[in-house]
Amino acid sequence: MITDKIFVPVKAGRAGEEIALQIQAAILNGDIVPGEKLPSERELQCLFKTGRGVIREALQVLRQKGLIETYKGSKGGAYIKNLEVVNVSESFALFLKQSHTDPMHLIEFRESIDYIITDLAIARGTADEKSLLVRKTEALAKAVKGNGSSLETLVELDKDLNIIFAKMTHNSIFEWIMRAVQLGFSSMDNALYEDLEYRTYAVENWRNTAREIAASDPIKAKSYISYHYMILRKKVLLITNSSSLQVNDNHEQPDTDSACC
Amino acid sequence: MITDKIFVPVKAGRAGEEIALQIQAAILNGDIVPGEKLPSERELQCLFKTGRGVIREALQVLRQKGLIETYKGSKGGAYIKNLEVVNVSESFALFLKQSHTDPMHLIEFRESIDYIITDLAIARGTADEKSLLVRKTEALAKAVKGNGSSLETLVELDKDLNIIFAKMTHNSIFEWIMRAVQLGFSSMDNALYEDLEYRTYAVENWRNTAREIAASDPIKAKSYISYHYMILRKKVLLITNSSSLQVNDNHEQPDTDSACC
DNA sequence: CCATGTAGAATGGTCTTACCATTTAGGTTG
DNA sequence: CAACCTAAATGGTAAGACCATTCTACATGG
Repeated sequence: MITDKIFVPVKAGRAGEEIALQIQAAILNGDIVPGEKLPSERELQCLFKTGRGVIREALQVLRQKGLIETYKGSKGGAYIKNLEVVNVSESFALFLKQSHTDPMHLIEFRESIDYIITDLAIARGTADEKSLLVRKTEALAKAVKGNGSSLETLVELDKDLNIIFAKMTHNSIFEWIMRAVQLGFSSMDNALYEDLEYRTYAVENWRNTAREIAASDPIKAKSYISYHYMILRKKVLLITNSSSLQVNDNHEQPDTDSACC
Repeated sequence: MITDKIFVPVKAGRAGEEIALQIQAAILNGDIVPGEKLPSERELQCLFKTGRGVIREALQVLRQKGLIETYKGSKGGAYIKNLEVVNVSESFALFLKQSHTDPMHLIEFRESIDYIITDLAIARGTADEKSLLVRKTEALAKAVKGNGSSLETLVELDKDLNIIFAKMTHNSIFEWIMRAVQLGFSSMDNALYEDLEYRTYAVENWRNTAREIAASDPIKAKSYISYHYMILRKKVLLITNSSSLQVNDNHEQPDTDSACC
């Protein structure tokens, strides 16, 4: 549980963030371990000598960072979570969206990463992993040929394949970066897979790539990947998005400090 | 400003996050552009038909994501920000810290990225950029030889150098990834630079690398980088960290719904 | 006329109190 | 013993008040 001296009261103009930082530091420092429960909001309110609203803002920050999970009811509260790659990936995707990064830049990055992963996957991937990769590509190919699968299912299979691929490096950073890139790509992936010609070709190319990886032939594997990105670039050039924006104005003039409605 | 129909009331068990998502969508969608101001908390409270606390939690999330900045006083409020790479980098660093990623994995990743950047920097970097890189490395070398500079200054110069290097790819994703990796590395970089032997060697190696990049010789440049990471791995093996963790317990039993103190 | 100061409004930040919904634990009753 | 019910703990929401900060606009005095 929580020792007295871990947290100190605070009164700055940004108490919530300050408190969030203190708790975060306690988590990163190992003073609170995953699975453990934070004191209830009403207790934290006393520990930090502050109002409950401030505590809730702090917990909201931690929740958003993926550091804690909260449950309602008796025995509820904020539990320390094992940080998942998905959070930082989302952050990355958000950045890509808001900064209007050139899709071609993302493709270039993804291609570069794929080459690195290929080498590492061949060098470090176990026989089981390699055969799994091959089997998954064949499953995807079958799913594409038999038209029974939905588009979402196919895209999902493709993503899984990439994750498995990245996991073969036995370096979690590559797995994370792969998830992040895919999140940034997600809008495009759906559009691409709608094209029948593209998806039949793509899965075939995946099969070839997986086979060469299983055969530990980095040159041929990377050659297939190179071809894949050439096609990808062509297709992406055909997909253009446009967005709209509107602004306006309307105000009221309330008398009290309370809400205006 | 903000049109009426952008936001819809909400009443779920997680109203704050729902509201944050709505506003975030409006931002990413272009309905609200950077520099523009959100309605005041008391107005939002009416638009969403909810309490002010919920609104504040939502804004806290957006603030934490780096999407808005808030100011106090008249004409204060929440202003839409241009998302900076620093936010996603911090998210990445947080993940590295909390997941106890093997430093060797981070080094491996960084080395891979460096090779890619080298090729791109040589291919795309302008003559000006290349000469700037060389000059900066020489400035760093001078700063290391003349013992007048503090350790922090040297580390900072080294980081700047890496950012300049990444910028030469003319692909902002590499710049971002470089910042992220450096944040994850920061604790180690300081320790490494404390070693006189390491820093004299490191800056000399940087000079050589920069020179080869300026000379557009990727083979030699990557050879220097390879050597650098060999040394780096050796040094990092000598740096070991240990952390402590303590737990405890103490509770009170208040009677009312209010705070316990 | 201009500079200076002052009052007020707008706004974020905080605190308090209250109530609701959910969940668990424990007791009660058939 | 099982089913049910009640109470306590806890997060989620709401409303109202007050403070500190900041800007605007008006008044005041030179």
